[in-house]
Amino acid sequence: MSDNRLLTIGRLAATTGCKVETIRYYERIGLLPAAERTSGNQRLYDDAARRRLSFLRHARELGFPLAAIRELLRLADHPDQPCSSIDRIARGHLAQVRLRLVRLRALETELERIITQCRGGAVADCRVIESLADHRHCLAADHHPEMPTPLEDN
Amino acid sequence: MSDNRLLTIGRLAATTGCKVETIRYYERIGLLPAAERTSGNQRLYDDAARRRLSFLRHARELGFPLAAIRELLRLADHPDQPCSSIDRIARGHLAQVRLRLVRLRALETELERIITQCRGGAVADCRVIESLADHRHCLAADHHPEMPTPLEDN
DNA sequence: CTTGAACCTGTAGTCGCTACAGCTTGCATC
DNA sequence: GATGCAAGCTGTAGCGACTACAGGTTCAAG
Repeated sequence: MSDNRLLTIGRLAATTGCKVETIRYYERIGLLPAAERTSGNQRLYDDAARRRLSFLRHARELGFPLAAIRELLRLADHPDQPCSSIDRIARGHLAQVRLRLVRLRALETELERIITQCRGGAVADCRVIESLADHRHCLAADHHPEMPTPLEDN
Repeated sequence: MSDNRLLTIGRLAATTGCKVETIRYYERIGLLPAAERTSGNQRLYDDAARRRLSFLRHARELGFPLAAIRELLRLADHPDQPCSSIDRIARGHLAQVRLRLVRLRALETELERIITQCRGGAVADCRVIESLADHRHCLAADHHPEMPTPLEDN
């Protein structure tokens, strides 16, 4: 693939590991510039577009929300600006990751506790059900809005 | 609050830490039975409803998806059934939690690496931006659909 | 030319909520 | 009884980040 070869959306998807539909989605929400089109109205992507999408996907992979990525891309387009904003975004995200880890570890521990108490038999004797029904075993000290604890959204 | 006192939705919300809107949502999707109503069409909840909602919230807090909770509640309503299904649901969930932990730890490490390389200055010299642009630093060995790595959905 | 894959747009759905708008009810106070 | 405000109601839309259609067009291989 030389520098002047343009990619169809399917080829770009294959190259970047990003779904066709997701590429269209990113174009629709403005994270990718509108692509050139063939006379048949099919999108064509140059290498700059491929690089931008790779950046985007990499940032997504690291869990950055799209709003943050939008900002990172904006900053990347302005190489003379100070990178303190980038640093702030990245550090903020790392802090979120760490909070998340704390919560998941607590969750793991609690699930392990519940499961090891399960001795089999009938539901009536089930420690999992009992624990879920037993309010004393809530992870939250009281009922905060940050409950519940989702894993991921896929 | 004695056993025969019925709660309005607001009081139930306060008692269980679950939002009014969420309680209505759970009723709508069938996780909670339709509540009794006053002559003025306001919902009233008995203690059984409070207990069921508490169970539900506790399970949500532990990150069980609603579909799994639906099944857990169904099983809880049948105390004579074997609890192997419950065990399977809980263990499956714990396995997901552990996978999630592995991924978040890797994510934390990668973010730390990127951030500690950031020396300040201009975007043009920014290691964060470079790392995001650099495809060699992807967490995924190749581009799997499980990329990206969201934290949570709130 | 035929065929089937890849492409297009537009819309709706996923998951689990959450936040309105516009209305009614309930209760305390005067 | 009148007033005022909080709490209640239904229905709808939105959030974030996709994802999956339906129904059509284009493209390339045979």
